[in-house]
Amino acid sequence: MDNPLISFLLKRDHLSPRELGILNALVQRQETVPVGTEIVAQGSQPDHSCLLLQGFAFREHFFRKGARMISAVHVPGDFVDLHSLLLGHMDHSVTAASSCLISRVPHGELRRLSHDEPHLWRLFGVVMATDAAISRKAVTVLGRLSPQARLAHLACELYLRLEVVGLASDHKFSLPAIQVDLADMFGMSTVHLNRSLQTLRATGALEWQGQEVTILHWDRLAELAEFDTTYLNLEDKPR
Amino acid sequence: MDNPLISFLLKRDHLSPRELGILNALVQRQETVPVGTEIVAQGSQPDHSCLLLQGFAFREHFFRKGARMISAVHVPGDFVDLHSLLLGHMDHSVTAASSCLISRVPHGELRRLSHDEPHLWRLFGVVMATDAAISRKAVTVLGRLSPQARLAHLACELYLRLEVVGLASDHKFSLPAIQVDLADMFGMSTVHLNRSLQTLRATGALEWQGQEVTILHWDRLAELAEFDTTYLNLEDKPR
DNA sequence: CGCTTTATTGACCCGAATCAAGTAGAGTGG
DNA sequence: CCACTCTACTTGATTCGGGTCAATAAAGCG
Repeated sequence: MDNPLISFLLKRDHLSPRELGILNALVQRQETVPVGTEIVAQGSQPDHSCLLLQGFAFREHFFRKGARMISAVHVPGDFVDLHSLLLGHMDHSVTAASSCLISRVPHGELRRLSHDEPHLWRLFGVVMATDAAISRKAVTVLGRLSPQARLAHLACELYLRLEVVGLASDHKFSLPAIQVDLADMFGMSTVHLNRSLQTLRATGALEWQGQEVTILHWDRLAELAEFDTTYLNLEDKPR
Repeated sequence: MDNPLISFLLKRDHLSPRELGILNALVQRQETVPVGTEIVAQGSQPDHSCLLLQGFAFREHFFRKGARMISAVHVPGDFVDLHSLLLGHMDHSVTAASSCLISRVPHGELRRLSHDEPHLWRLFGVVMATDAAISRKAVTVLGRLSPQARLAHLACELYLRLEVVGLASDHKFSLPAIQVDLADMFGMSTVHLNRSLQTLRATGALEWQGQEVTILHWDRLAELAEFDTTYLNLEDKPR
């Protein structure tokens, strides 16, 4: 079994054999959860952080009137609530968007690591900081891009993030999100999302049928989304 | 001179005398910058992180067509680009919204700290994680709240964040943001922002004239904004 | 094959952008 | 001190994006 967190980190820095060993030890306790499972509950105070090994998950927030907002899409290799180690109660929930394989890492173990493994712990900081950078980007995308551009941006981002963990290649990847989910990622209605998706398809820059996304013209798509990879920190250098 | 970062951290955990000493040493190199200064430049690769001691700053992102998006408001005590230590190039800029007093902390010093001061470094993780939580919240606010509710949410959030560093009390605080800035925080037009602000004022929950914000009815305002303090992690406990 | 979920389309209306103009202060210089 | 100017705020008119409601098509699935 390979460990997508290692792929994530190797893309960004070097790992010593000892660090590799520790990282592999983190995924010993594996667990499979079905679609729709609330992996992390809003308001809870977890004693562990959850590493996503296979499948997709959504970071969700619910409003009083029942509206839902998806503030992040998690892919394999994401430590979906690493911040729960440092913070108190969860301000959001995480839900399995597909069947998922996860590993729950006790906070005690992580805290020990923060004492004994400065470099690895700094890399976990990179994990959190990258997650934060993605959130920041989501704010700007949400605020100032057209619906088509938002979709295009999501496609570009997911392609690169999935490529890192070997789940995207050849300009194709799959995303277990129905149109309601996509609408909730962008704070819009399903009807309008559907129409925006059609407009985007009409540009010919990508195909998007059900879960299968195929990028036909990366350059055009990136142009449309004003996509700039900087925020993903895909740079292998000492951290 | 007091150090607002210490106020920020003391609100969330205990600090040892040694840690207090280190934190005070961080703010020795002070610098005053005038309004409008680009404190941190998008695309740059800083060799230091910038701690805001006095004044306000905006995290900004510019688009091709010239549109601006403000993805965060920074208040005294914020380590505005602590993440630049871990990441590569800046994906956003930070601009002084008022005259600011800042301290630039060399990354070398921070890296040393990450080795020698596990607890303090973990607290710096709390700083980053709180910033990230605020970004996540911004996503949901932007996605699913009405303009009035967004403004109300901003008022609630800033009141609490400023209170921590002694800059808000008695239901009043001031914010050096003109309406164009507010519009750019929410991705809307100035005209519409102006009208939304008037609608909000008409509820009687707050007064907002120029830079002065007075919250008249916290409960009503929080209700309107569906405000929940969880994400600010205002809890004093071992981290 | 029926049933449920998902995707798509149409009609209608409201929210929000844009364009354009006008008002109010604050600062500046004669 | 007053005219001038600049910036911020406010208002009106118009247009268009996007939400809501409602119905229909398609696609899974038991």
